[in-house]
Amino acid sequence: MIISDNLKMYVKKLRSSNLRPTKQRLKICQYLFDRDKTFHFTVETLNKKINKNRATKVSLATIYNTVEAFTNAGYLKEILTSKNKSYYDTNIKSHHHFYDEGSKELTDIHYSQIKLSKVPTPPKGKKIKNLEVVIRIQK
Amino acid sequence: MIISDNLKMYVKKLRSSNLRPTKQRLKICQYLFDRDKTFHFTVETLNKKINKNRATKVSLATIYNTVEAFTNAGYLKEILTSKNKSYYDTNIKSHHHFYDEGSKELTDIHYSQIKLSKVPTPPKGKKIKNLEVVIRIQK
DNA sequence: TATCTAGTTTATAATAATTCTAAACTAGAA
DNA sequence: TTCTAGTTTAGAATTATTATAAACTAGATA
Repeated sequence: MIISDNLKMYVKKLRSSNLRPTKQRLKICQYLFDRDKTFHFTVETLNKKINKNRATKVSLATIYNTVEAFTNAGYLKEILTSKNKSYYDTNIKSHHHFYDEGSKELTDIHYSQIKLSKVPTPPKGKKIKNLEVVIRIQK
Repeated sequence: MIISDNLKMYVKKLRSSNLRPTKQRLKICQYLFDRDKTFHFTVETLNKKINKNRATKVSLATIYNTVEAFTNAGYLKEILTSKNKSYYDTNIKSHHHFYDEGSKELTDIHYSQIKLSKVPTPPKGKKIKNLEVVIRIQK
């Protein structure tokens, strides 16, 4: 496997989260992070892309494990939906989403596009970890 | 079965949505709407409550069907979470939620507690149907 | 470089939530 | 009272995810 600059970066990233840089994880990194635009996906769609050309195969279990590890490490963000499937986003910056009820597609909304002038205080002893807005749209 | 005023109301509600007022649907109505506070639930929790005392039994399939029908009719609102389970809310008014990552509990936030001073324009040809804020909290 | 071990991957089984199916039942119109 | 479309039901099927345990491997250490 050719170790590109990106791959070196991924190795660093993984090590800093105590994840061994295995060839499977690096391959998944390429599919997730070697992109211009941010990427919304489910384990199912990611699995299809990675294993379409059956050069090197990554098992479904590994994809589940890795996506979970990346989410815990903060490299991926889980998206809120009402569907019984987990959606992830490579854009981990604070941002929001349009959810199109017709096409069932998610689109990013840059955080600067939404401004809140009033936010409630959290219950006693709790801190706000994150705030997400989902705007459902339709025709 | 004693037809209370509430039940008469439910019959009206159901008819206006072209749902026959069967005894199962009316029973589910009582569990959902005969309350002071709004109620967050999953099909699992609702099923347990309804079938705890095995006086009259309602099948799981009917609970699924009815919850879906009520959601389509606008009597229930599906809640966005990142868990692979459907959550519903009897509060169909526009409002928001705290999601406690520790206890995994949802709490309502009254719509007046959050104010947005800037909202993006939806993509061409699309209208905003609904806007929801989820604030994730933790210790 | 060879050895060792904890971490990782894998195929497969298990589980959990939901949807499907088709037979039996029922509301309510005629 | 009869009839029919809508409804309910138990159980099977499907789908997403998690668990299992055996085989493999990264990389530390001798």
